[in-house]
Amino acid sequence: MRIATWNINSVRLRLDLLLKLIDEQAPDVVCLQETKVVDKDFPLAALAARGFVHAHVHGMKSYNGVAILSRRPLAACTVQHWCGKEDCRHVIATLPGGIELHSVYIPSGGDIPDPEQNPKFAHKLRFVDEMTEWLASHRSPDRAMVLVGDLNIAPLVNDVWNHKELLDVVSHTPIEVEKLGAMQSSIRWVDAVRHFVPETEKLYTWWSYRARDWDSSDRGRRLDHVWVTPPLTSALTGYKVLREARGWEPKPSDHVPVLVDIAE
DNA sequence: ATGGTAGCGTAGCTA
Repeated sequence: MRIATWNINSVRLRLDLLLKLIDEQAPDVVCLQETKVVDKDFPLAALAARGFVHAHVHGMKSYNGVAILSRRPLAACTVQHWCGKEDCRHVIATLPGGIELHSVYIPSGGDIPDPEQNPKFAHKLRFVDEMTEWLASHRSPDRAMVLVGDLNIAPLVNDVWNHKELLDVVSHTPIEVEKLGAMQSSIRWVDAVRHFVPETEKLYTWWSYRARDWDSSDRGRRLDHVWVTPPLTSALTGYKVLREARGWEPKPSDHVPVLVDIAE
C-alpha cells in the first residue's frame, strides 16, 4: 500500500497537480494539508473519477484544512480538535487491515520563537503537548498506525539547510524539537523516511516561495513527515520525497509530496 | 538586519 502526504496549499488551485501526483505515483491513499476549502466545495468528483471514491475531508474557509483520500474503504472517520479550537488540522480514518491513519497539520507558529511574546508560537507548543498527552493516554505502540502531515518542525540537524543559523528560527528551535521528540516517544513512533535515509544526509520537503531560486539556493527544511508505529516498521518497503514537484507548473506548492510504501 | 512570494478573497491575515 502506497501512502502519500502533501501540503497542497489550496486543493482547488492545484487540483490538476494532485491528479498528476495520482497518475504518476499511483498512491492508494493521499493525505492533504492546507486544503483551504470548506467540505461542500472540495473537488471530490475529479478524485472519484481517478478511483479515489473514499474521502474524509475536514476544511474551513481560507485557512488550514486536512483530508484523507483513498481508493480503499475508510472506516471510523473522526476529527480531532486541539487547544479548544475547531481549525481543521487533524483527521483520522482506519484503512483495511485495521491501520489507523492520521493526517495532521501542526500550526506554523509565527515568526518570533518566544511563547510569551508570540501567541502563535504558544499555540504551536501547546498543540504538540496536547497531541502527545492524547497519544500517550489513548493509543498504544502495539497498534498499527500511520501519522503523516505537515508537522511544521524540522527536528534533525540535516532536516535544515543550516542547523546553526536556524536554531532561533521557528520550525527548528530546541523547544520545538524537544516537544516533537516527546510526541514521537509517546508511543514509539518510527520516522519512516529516516528509516531509509541516514541522518547524515540532507533531506528537505519544503522550500520558501520567497527564495529567488529555490533549486540552486536549496535552503530547504524537512517539515513533512511520515511516522509509523513499531508493528509496521518491518513492513516499510520504500519511500519517495518528490523534490521535482517543487518545480511543477504552472504554480507549485511550497511543500512537496512524501510517499511511503507499506507491505500488506 | 531586512525583505523577499503566495493564497484567499478582495483587506488583511496566514504562511
